[in-house]
Amino acid sequence: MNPKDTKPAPAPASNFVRNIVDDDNASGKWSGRVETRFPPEPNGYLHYGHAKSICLNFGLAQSYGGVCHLRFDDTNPEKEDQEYVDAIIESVQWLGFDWGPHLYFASDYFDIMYACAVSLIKTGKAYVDSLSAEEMRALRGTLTEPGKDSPWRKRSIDENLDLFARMRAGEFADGTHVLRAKIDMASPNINLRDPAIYRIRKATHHRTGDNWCIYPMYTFAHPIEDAIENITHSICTLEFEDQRPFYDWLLDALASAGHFPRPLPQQIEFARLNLTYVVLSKRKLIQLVDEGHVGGWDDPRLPTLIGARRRGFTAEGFRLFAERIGVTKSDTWIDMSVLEECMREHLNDAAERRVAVLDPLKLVITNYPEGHGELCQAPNHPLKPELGKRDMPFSRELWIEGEDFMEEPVKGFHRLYPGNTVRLRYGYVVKCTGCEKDANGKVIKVLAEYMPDSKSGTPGADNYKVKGNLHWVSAEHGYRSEVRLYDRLFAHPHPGQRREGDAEGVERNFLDDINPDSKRVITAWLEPSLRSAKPEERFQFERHGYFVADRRDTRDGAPIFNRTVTLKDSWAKGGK
RNA sequence: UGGGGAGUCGCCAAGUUGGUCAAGGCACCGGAUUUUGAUUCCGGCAUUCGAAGGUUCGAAUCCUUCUUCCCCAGCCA
Repeated sequence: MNPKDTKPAPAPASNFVRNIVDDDNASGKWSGRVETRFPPEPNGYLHYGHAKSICLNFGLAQSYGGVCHLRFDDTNPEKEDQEYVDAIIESVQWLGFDWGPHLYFASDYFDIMYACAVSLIKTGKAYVDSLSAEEMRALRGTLTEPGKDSPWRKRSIDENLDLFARMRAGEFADGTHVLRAKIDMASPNINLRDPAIYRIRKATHHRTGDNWCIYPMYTFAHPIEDAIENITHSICTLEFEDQRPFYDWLLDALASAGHFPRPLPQQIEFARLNLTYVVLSKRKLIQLVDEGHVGGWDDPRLPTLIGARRRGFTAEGFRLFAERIGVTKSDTWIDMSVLEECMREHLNDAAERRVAVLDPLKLVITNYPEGHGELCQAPNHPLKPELGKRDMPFSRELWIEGEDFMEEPVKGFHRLYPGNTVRLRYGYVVKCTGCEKDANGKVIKVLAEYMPDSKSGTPGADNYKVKGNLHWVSAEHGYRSEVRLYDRLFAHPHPGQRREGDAEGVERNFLDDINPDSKRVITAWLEPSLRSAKPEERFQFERHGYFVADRRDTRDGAPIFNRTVTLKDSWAKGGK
């Protein structure tokens, strides 16, 4: 990272996870070591919710001088794929995190896991059950009734050892046997009613091929992965809270059998991200892509990290967001505007300014000589003069924004209207003298006269006091180009959720709440210098918002811009 | 009706050895700067901590009861 971009890191906010780490450091539990991990399953693309987890895990390790592993939890061969591994690696890197040499795969631990399972059998803590999935479910009991022991629960250790070896050897068909932890079928915590820890799955794994036909369950695999990697704080989301007793039970059993040293890693649960105006469930995201409601997994409107990148969102913005929303155990809803504001905050600092007219209306400076032209100088960043200036050609005919002219102004409007004076940003002050309309009464041309002694940067320019300040592009010098105006994917904060006023019993579908205007493709007039924009280069189009040159569709000399987020606009919001 | 969690300002969120501590951020409302109605800056913004009792000189922080919301019955993660 460029040192110039490195801001002093803000003091990390206090949160319950940091408190745990602080306590551990104070007691010397880990001798000051902090080792976390981000453990995605490679069965899909990362989304905004993962960004929170990534920032938490990597950020925590970073701020305590520890390390964070990137570990693929690839224990289910039927759903996982190398394609996702690659995409996940790219996204985590894009977010700005580095795992150094600590890239791991659960599948690399299959031998150890198998040994752990055998060890459990030997100590009487696991057994092979030969019930069908349905039968097992029937004996599991319910939330309020205890379960019943499987008839196979009393098998001898030798028989279990033999059966498990034959499961591994491929002697049995999928689903005929399963290895279960032997805990307590009457436990009020259903996760402790002899959870399955190994199942037969004759599937080809994307990394281990056909080496295995039995695969460990997450419940069993995850604690072992943590222990193998010497993870100190194993951070996961709230829904695994009920799983923690098993996590501790397993590791304690294995540590007692000499597989792992103590202290054992500690599982800590935090609330996953809930964001308004999007959906983050894997199922719904898949549906949006599969049914063509968006253009693909990297559609800028999709809350995936690859989508965010194309949208022009920044890693810095995400990190700021993660810091801003905090880490707790209470599940809350963060408004999309918070994320958007974080992006604006970073972009305001990072993006150079340019000019684009999105809804062009012709402005003719009637007292400006025809065929004449000159250059105006526009700063690349108002707060960073060191970024220099660029030339913007000025001429008699310009494009201005349609909404910047009103023949009959509403109160408070201080842009262009007959008789009013405004400044053409970085150029001249002009006075509106009228307009021309087509047969339908639509304004097609605005007329104005300029003040020759008002040019920005020249001695007397500041003598003119105007309230309006409009952007413009020379009709002769600017160029037309496709620009995509993205907005929120959904028009309602909680897509698909029933709303006040809904009739009793009506069900809403989240697809019905898709914002029909979430993507608008327009042809805008851009200032000449924009032609050379490179893919992923970001700008603020003054008075409009932040835009990024699309990383996929931008060609040399012909960037296509995506709107990342608009600028705040107190006038459009109701003005004063 | 079983078990596990969570309820502090519109949205997040500090604070949990009880004592001027109800931080901070976002949003919002004023006002100042401003060649982006942007940014920046200044000021305002919870006698109250899900509710009701109780303990105490004193409680968001301790006790009791009640209440609302979330998660768990995959050989998914």
